[in-house]
Amino acid sequence: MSIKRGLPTLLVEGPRYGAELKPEFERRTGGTWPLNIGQVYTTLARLQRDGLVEPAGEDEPRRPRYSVTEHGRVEVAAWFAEPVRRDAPARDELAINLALAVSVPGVDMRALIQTQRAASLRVLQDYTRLKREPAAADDLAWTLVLESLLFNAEAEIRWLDHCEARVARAAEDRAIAAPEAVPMRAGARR
Amino acid sequence: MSIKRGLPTLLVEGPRYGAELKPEFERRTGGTWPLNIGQVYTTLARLQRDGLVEPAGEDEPRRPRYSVTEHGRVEVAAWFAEPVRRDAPARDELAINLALAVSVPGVDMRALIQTQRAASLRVLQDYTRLKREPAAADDLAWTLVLESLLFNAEAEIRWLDHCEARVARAAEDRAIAAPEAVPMRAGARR
DNA sequence: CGACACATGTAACACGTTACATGATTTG
DNA sequence: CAAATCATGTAACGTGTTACATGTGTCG
Repeated sequence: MSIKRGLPTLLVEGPRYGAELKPEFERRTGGTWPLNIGQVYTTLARLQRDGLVEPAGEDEPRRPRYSVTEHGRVEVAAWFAEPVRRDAPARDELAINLALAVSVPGVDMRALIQTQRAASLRVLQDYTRLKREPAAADDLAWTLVLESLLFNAEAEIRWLDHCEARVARAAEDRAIAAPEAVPMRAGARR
Repeated sequence: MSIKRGLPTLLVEGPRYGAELKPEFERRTGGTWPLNIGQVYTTLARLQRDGLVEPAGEDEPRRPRYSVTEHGRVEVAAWFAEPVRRDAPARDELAINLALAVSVPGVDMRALIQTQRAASLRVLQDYTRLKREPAAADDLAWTLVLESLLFNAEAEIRWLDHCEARVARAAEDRAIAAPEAVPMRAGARR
């Protein structure tokens, strides 16, 4: 959806060639999400099929320049007016990874969480470093995107810390509930 | 990747039919991410092709039961040993939506952010309510998944609040830098 | 038996990536 | 001119969804 609506959004400011849309989209989002040039053309073809964009009048031969249609403007306006992803959240591979790991015997949860935490911390530090660079201060859009990534990375690390505490406590509870797992004097119950 | 590795992970505990894997996967993740049954079969076919799973010995006619291969066990172990998504973050439609909106004339950023905030707040409240239900306390995996969703929703709302402040400040800065936009006495510069 | 439900599987499509093909333009 | 580059487009594949088809068992 990001690209399906992002490309018409860029065309609202005027007709563009496919090759112009890729760097423009990336610039507006701070280069965080590199855009596949092949996907630009296939998406434009689908958008034209669906009536959101259309080839603009003859300008250069063999280079179709696209402009947004009235229907496209309506769709872009709707994209800004309606909240995104109200419904089911996207599958989070990290959460699924941890959730399945806790019930598989032989997985060292502490090591798993620490490995993930180190990776997430590196990502967070990368973003923090990026934010210090002067280029970030200029562009409001890029600032917002970068801070979204920062907030998400911070939440992920807090969650991992939370998981570690939870898992440790669950292990203690299991040790208490199943005392046969710890050394005991002979004659103890069970 | 979640399903491509999640299904072999479930098979580590023993052979299963395709129809058993869907509810099992959903139960382990608290029903947060409903799994398409069609995808279970296509994924199992690909996993068999790639040597991660194989049909277990003849049990019931016309119902292939799958078990994980040695290669599959290695892949599952690697999934738990290596951190997920170290590289580029997934495209965040909400962040892209806002980033593009700030540079399109005529978009009411304040209304946009408030609409999104209300939707995110509803999601957060849904998760908070779910957490109070007794079913959540039992299952450690489900608890971790739910808290992941909670942490992410909270981060999203904090980010939206942050965006609102940023956008408001940027609007003020623009008003100061371009005073012709506000009523001025005749004869003022430009 | 007929209706229904269920498990399995496939087809069609959307969306995303990588790689390659084609034609035009630039450049040595 | 020949080579390199660029813009455009397509093909193949992975992953995900929806819908349909097929066979099997159950139940009234």
